[in-house]
Amino acid sequence: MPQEGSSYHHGDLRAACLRAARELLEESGGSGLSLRAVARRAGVSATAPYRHYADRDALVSAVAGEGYRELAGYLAEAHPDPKTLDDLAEIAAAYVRFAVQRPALFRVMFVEPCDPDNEERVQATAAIWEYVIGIVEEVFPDADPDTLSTAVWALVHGLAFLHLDGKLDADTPETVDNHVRAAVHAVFAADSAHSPPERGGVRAAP
Amino acid sequence: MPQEGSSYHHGDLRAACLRAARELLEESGGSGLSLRAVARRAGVSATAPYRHYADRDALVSAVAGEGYRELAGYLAEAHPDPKTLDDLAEIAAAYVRFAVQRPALFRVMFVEPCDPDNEERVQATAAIWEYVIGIVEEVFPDADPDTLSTAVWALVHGLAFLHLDGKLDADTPETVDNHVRAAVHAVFAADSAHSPPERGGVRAAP
DNA sequence: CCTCTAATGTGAGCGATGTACACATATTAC
DNA sequence: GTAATATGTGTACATCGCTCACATTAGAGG
Repeated sequence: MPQEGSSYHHGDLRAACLRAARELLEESGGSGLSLRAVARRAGVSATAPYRHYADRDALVSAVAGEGYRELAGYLAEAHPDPKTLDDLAEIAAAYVRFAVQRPALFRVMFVEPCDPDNEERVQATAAIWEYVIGIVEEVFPDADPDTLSTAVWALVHGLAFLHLDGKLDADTPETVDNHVRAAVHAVFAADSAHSPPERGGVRAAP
Repeated sequence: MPQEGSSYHHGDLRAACLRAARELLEESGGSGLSLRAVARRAGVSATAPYRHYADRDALVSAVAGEGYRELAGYLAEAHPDPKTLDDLAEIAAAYVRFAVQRPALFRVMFVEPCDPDNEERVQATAAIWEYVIGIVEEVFPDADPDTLSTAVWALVHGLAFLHLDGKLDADTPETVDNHVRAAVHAVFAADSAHSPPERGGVRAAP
């Protein structure tokens, strides 16, 4: 069922599938992303996408890959060279904003178990990891980078999911931003009642 | 297709479906949880479960509800009356352990968008929320409970997901526990380079 | 320019799923 | 004991992922 004055062959079905998948994701959520729907939207038979993607998972992973690259760009744009807690909070806000604005994409990126065989996924995760470590080393020069990076990523990631799941108010982007900034500052300013942190270093677990 | 010397009616199909769903979840992950598979395992026709659950989502929500109650019990068991940062870290470790030991269940509980119409889900979320606030008020008496509770829950929740997704080492339960404890302590001990936190209070975002 | 091969798209078809519907059977209330 | 109600069965349909045999085309080698 060709549509234009055009051809049996599509030209760039691979890219067209990706685009269609992204659109379906935004319109109908993750469950609406079926290979057949993608094919329909690309104006192509149901099985044509299999020439470019081994199976549904492969398409989804490709979409996730795009998402990772976009996320990286979005964060870098939020602050090119973070050095202070405020800068970190700004990037955290951007991370959560990204998730809230593209909920289905974000879920695709992070919700499914990360297939260790998928090179793109593994590499993307590693890139985020490096990025976070870099920031943490700048902002917390005296801390153990690995441990604190884990914690920082977890904090931000958790904030994203709680907002995503409607467990937290997310009326306006500004509200979200303010909540995230407040949460980040609250954690690093908190002083526990019975186990006061030592200043200037990481305290080991007992 | 009755199986025993028994009856057309099952007796307690509702509970049997729940049990079957839990088993399938552990055995085959979230994608293996189909209504038809549940029906098969319960030894009943494909459409019988519809007498007890409006649709697949309803069954899944019921499973999630069980999960919430179990999680609450598990955390309470980890520490009945948390008062210090160490206690908090212990509960955090329990939270992550719960997630890692029942990955599919945990995903069911938290991954899908929280349907605001589902009373059980909303109530369960609220309960967790209250629980976290209670702990935070004990451990950080000087902080703003709402903001810091958000942050603490996000931190722990994020740690759970990062471990779940294989983004962090999770060789043994002990390893996980130690990582979580270290992360919690690291956050609350961290001292930023350029924005030193004020002691004894929450610092507002600028 | 022509041909032949490899790349790409088509169509029918299989097994599985969620769910609606009409029907069968057992439990319970009177 | 009978009628109403709750519960389970069977059939059916649309959709889905995926396989396979076949059709069409683009592009390389002559």
